[in-house]
Amino acid sequence: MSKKPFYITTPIYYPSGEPHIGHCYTTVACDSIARYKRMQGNDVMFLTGTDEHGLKIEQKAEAAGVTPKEYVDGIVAIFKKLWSYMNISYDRYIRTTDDYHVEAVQKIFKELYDRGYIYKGEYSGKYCTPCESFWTDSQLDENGCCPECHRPVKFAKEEAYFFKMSPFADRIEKLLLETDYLRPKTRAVELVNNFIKPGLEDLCVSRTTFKWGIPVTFDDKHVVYVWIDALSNYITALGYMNSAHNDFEKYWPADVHMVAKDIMRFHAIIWPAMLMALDVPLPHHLAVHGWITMQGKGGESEKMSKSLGNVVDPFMLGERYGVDTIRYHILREMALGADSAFSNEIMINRINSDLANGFGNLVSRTVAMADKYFGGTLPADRESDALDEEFKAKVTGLLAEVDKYIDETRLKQALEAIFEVVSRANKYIDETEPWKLGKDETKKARLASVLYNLLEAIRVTSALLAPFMPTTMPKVWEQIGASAADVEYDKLDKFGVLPENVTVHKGEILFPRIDVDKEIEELNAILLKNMEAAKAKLSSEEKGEKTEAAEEAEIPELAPEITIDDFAKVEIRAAKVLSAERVKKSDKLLCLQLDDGMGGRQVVSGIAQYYAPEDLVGKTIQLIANLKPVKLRGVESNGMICAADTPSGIRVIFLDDDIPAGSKIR
RNA sequence: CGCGGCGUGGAGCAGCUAGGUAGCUCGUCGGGCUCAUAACCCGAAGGUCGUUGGUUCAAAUCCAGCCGCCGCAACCA
Repeated sequence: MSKKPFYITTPIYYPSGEPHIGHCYTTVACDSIARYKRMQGNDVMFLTGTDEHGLKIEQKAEAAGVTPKEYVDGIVAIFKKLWSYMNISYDRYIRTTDDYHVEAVQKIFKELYDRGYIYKGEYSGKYCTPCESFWTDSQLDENGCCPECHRPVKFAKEEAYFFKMSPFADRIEKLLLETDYLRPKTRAVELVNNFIKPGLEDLCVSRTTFKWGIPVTFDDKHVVYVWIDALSNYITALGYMNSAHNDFEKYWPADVHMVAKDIMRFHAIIWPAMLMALDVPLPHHLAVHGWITMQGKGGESEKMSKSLGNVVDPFMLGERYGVDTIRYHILREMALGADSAFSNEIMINRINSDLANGFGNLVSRTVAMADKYFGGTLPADRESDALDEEFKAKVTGLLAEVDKYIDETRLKQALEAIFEVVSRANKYIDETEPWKLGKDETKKARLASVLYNLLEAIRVTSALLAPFMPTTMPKVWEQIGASAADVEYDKLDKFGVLPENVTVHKGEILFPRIDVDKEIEELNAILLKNMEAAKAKLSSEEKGEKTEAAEEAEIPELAPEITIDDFAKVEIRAAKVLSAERVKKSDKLLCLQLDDGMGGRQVVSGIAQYYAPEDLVGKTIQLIANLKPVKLRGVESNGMICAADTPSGIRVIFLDDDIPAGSKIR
């Protein structure tokens, strides 16, 4: 019987910065599934890679004074080092800068064009010259202005290529609602309501605003934008429309695409649409998982972010606790769809209770007893007991259960099931009281049975844990005297595989118990240091000093030069805030009543997330006084107040309160 | 009235689709054991299942309203 192919992918990551534990999340999960599937005898293709084009990379490289390719080469090396460190067994690594991918994307683009799904279009009045950016209708502000610089946009003479999404709307809706493509399915309705029912907009799939991308072959002003470039990696890596590989027929369609929830939408809607347009079969499953959130001291969760300095460094954790331990923790906490909190305390408690106290100690005590009572080698005499049957059944039934969870990509449940058996084994020791048997010469046969049964339970559980913790489990097999053949997949639902006279070998402690208080103290010290460093970096950035790795604090490019006459068109006045209130049904808007020295006016400002109404009342601010009025969320706004964009949010510019309302500012 | 989800002992969660003893992990307390990594096993305490009302012999579970969180979308003159 030929091996069944199994194809699993991570997203291709964007190498605009170094990888962190969030990247490990998806990748470790895929790796465990890939290893499990290999153990089952499948012919597995596990793909990961990096998405290396785009404006941001271009800018980063320029800031660093290197070419984009040199820049990504550096980061990709770190990604690969991390994957090697985390024991990620990917079979193929795709870089969107690889020649074969570039070539294939160009062909795909052309193919879609030839099929009539990509057409050359124009924006009508939706191009912002200073920003050199196109905007779709929904991106434009209510004034029809550029959402970034808020200057008027022009009617388009600029061209761009678009991908027609609408022909596929019905099929995508069915895919999401009526199949089990999306896992978990809870968000299907949300996707359909938000994106499909309002009508799928055609997607802009080329850019002329940056050069670091794959050129459109038949129109070299354009480069292919991220959608087609990045998403198609899943098929180009198999040789679709290229000759670097030729296993597309074998592996496609993919069994599992695993992604984090922030890129679910692209994989749930755009990717299927592309495949439909190409007449390529759809992948079987899209498994969506949540984010790791950092749990603060008060228990509130905050997103990990480099500018906050609370990013968890996987290398550091690996050094302290071991790679397998980190892998275990990630998978054990991970649930499809939902976020999972990461805190040092949760992690250490989990390690202690499951790995050290549960599994590690089970191995340790079992091997120690075999050693102590039989000099390491079990005698062949046996005496069974009715008690054993239920225990054996529990062990031999585990495989089917874990298989099922793996197929459903529910790794957390798979691990739970395994540890249930570990617990059962610890209980079995109490029930059988081997230390008493050991003191009674007439009970040696019974003792041998008990220890053998325990070793068998360890054989099965450790073999099933091996895909999750690939480094540690071979050490377990060494300790319990299991050969490679003993832990093969087809022997995991059987009892009595180890030789009757098996010999154990006492070894190192597998998972050392961690001193919780001491570790937390040390980790918090590290965290604090990082946060202070991040803070210091941030404030230096605010002063305008560029630091090398200004992660989320890009200093925006300077707008084109203007004349004093241009500037004179803008009328800035001092104004006093008389009252402020939130605009209802809006997260970001505050409605301010101002004394502008000219009879007063109302201004709406998007600062509600950073200022409470009472923070502003009585303050003196700068008002752009001659802006054309607009309605925001149905509330009229006559002007704009000046504020600075900082990495930590928007900061209103306050004036000295003795400046009279209405004073002209220049 | 934009869309969707959630609210269960100290913490994190399951149970809800097909109403009928409220369960799991961690933590706390008490006990047992000693083979083992101060590990293991047993027991106990602790819950008006957000709130109000409805349907029903019976509701954590179904229905409606309300309150509070979260996500998506919108919004950032």
